[in-house]
Amino acid sequence: MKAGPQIAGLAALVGDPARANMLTALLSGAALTASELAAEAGVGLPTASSHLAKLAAGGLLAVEKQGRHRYFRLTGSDVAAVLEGLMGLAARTGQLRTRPGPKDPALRHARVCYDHLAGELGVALFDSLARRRLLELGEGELRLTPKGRHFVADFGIALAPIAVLQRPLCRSCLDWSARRSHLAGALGAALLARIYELKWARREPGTRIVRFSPRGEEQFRHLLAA
Amino acid sequence: MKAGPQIAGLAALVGDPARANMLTALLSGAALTASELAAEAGVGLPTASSHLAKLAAGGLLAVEKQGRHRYFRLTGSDVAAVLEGLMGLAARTGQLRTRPGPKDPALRHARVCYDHLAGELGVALFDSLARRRLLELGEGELRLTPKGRHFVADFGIALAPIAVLQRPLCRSCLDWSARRSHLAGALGAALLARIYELKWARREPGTRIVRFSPRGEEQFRHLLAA
DNA sequence: CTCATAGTTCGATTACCATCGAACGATGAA
DNA sequence: TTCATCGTTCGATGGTAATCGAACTATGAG
Repeated sequence: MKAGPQIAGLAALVGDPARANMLTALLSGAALTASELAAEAGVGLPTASSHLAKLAAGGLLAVEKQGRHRYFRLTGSDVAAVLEGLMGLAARTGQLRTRPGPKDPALRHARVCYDHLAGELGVALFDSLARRRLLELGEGELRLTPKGRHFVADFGIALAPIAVLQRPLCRSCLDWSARRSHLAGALGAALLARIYELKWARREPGTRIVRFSPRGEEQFRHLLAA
Repeated sequence: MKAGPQIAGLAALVGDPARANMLTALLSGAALTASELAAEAGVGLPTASSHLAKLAAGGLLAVEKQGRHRYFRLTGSDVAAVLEGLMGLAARTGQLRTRPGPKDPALRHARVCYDHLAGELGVALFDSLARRRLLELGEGELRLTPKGRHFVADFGIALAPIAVLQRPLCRSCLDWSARRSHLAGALGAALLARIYELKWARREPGTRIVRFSPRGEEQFRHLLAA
């Protein structure tokens, strides 16, 4: 037995406020520099450097150096999934010094979850795909149906390039705010990218908020209703 | 922003080896006493008591006093899901001082995940239900199809009593060992209970292992193949 | 080369917390 | 009531780790 120590090490990494702040900042999917993360966490640069080294050693962060900058990002969407899971727990168990700030409704409405869309609109997207049988359960994992493939192609996404990636195409991710599933995986990422490309929405700088334009949201909802 | 501190508090609770051992012990779904948990964690009683108080205050554990015993259990399957998620991360990021012990294959084969079946057989169950369209995606959540309802009834489970419970009937839970989904939720719990009832399998005392009898596993696989 | 920015390393400080022994309630058994 | 068991509370101890200032390295700009 004794699986305890293994998960304890990881959990302890997340268990420091400064590191937790860094990780949640990286939930935006962007790669950030050590200085940015230090500011985000509210600690000095030496402290941040130490924390980042530990997170990288623990396998939660990957580093990429570009010139004199070092960019950090989460090593995978599974890290993001665990973090969102913890947020869900925090919401339920009432660690709620949450006290809904002004940005909170926007976060609930549409936000980025590592690299895909979450929040009400993310859940709505998932629901729509499931309702119209564009997505189905096959062999225990989510799969696009032939109809789903057409839908994706019509939306302007070429499946071939992303299907060869190692990561699973479709994956569900439990939503922190809505407690429902939304679409993750390579397809989830591609859909969000396309939404940006169509200028239906853009990222609110420095936050996880995805801000849809009125017209963009209308078109998005139309896409789901079809 | 600053969702960090909230999840940091929770993660820090899991981040202590002694507490992590207690939590993983409770993943078996059983309610354990303070003394048992102290032994499981390898600490003295006073230490355990302090840890348990913190876990309860953090909303991860619920207490039930019976006579001079105090039984602790996880407050919900979402706690179990986060713990399994952490195990999955630990497996991937290679915190593997795992060094597969003798009990490990049995754990991978069939184990209990809070109150439902996980491991290879758990994944196989989920796959079979999905392949035969007994389970489908509806409105973004897993749902039993009419055919699925028949299947469950034929297996000897009355849906009416469990359908009225607050918890969702079907839920998927990402498997730590197989990295695939297995069936959680009230239905997952009912299925496992029925498996015990039919004496196809029994719990290995003091572990999370679900030990199928040769005959029980045969019948189980027959059920999946049908 | 010189300067500025980005980041790390080192050392010292500090604060927190896990741990245990001992004493103290609380429940049940004889 | 008396005793044993289960558990908590208290106080003291020790170790760990977060933090920062200062010094050091590395990259890029002029």
